[in-house]
Amino acid sequence: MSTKRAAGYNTKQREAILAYMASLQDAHVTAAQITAHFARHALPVGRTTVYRHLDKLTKSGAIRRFATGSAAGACYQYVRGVDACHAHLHLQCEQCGRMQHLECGVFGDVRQHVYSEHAFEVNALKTVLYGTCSQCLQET
Amino acid sequence: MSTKRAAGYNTKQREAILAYMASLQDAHVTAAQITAHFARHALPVGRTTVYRHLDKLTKSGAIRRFATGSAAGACYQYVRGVDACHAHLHLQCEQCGRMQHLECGVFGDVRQHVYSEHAFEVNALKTVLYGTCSQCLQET
DNA sequence: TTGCGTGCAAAGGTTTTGCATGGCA
DNA sequence: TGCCATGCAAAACCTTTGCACGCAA
Repeated sequence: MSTKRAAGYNTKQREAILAYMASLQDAHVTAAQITAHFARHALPVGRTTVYRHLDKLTKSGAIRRFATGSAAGACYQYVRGVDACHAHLHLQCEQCGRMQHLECGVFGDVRQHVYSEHAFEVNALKTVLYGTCSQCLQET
Repeated sequence: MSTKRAAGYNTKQREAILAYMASLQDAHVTAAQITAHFARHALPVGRTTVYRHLDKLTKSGAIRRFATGSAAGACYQYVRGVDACHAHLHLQCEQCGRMQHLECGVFGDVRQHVYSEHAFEVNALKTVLYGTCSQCLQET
């Protein structure tokens, strides 16, 4: 099942964006952060190109896209191997917008339960648990 | 634990927006569609007020917000039975788009675990598990 | 050479904010 | 009366598009 398709030309910009995303491991970044990163390092990668590659990479499955909600912009994350992020869920704080990984076996149980008892197969890649993170809980 | 808080003044605009959302049942609409609806019916409800109430209603749990990701804007959906939906999660099928309630005690355990072990308080009203429902699984 | 890739600028859209007025309690 | 709610306009924001030039194949 290859969603890889013809990737088009292999340009410096494409390599740079993919390499940067990969270097972030599991961190989530916005398009603006990516653009800022390249500007900071004096690399010739414009906004437009960032958006266009983000779109292509999302469609091909190389990265994942998270909608944040307000006018704050979307978050993107590199996908390590197919199974890497299949095994855990993601948490996003509604206050500060930061995302974190739920590196925990709990989801495996939940997934199994929902599948066997409720006949529903959860897609961990797209599912995000919303709530309030520890920092924002304290500031209340 | 009531997220209901002081609802502020009870104005015509507030009533109109809530009534309209309720009349849509489970359908989801964008802020622009709501504004257009009131304009079409010559009701005095401005853009700004729509956004402000959408924000308040989302926070109080009366409606739910879905982020789309692109520059298309967010979608909002009325929540029937505010208190009832605090106790369980929602599942949405990526294939057919239908939503169902996860009437099950499992979520209580998950919520407790995430809170005590990961210091993150999950908001059940906003969280949706994406995946594939039983019907669509069979059709594959 | 061909055609996609790039980037600047400008447009398009949604969402937020400032400020004066109006209305609920 | 006090304070919140409203709405217009304008700002701020992310994202997309038009167009000319550059570069991979």
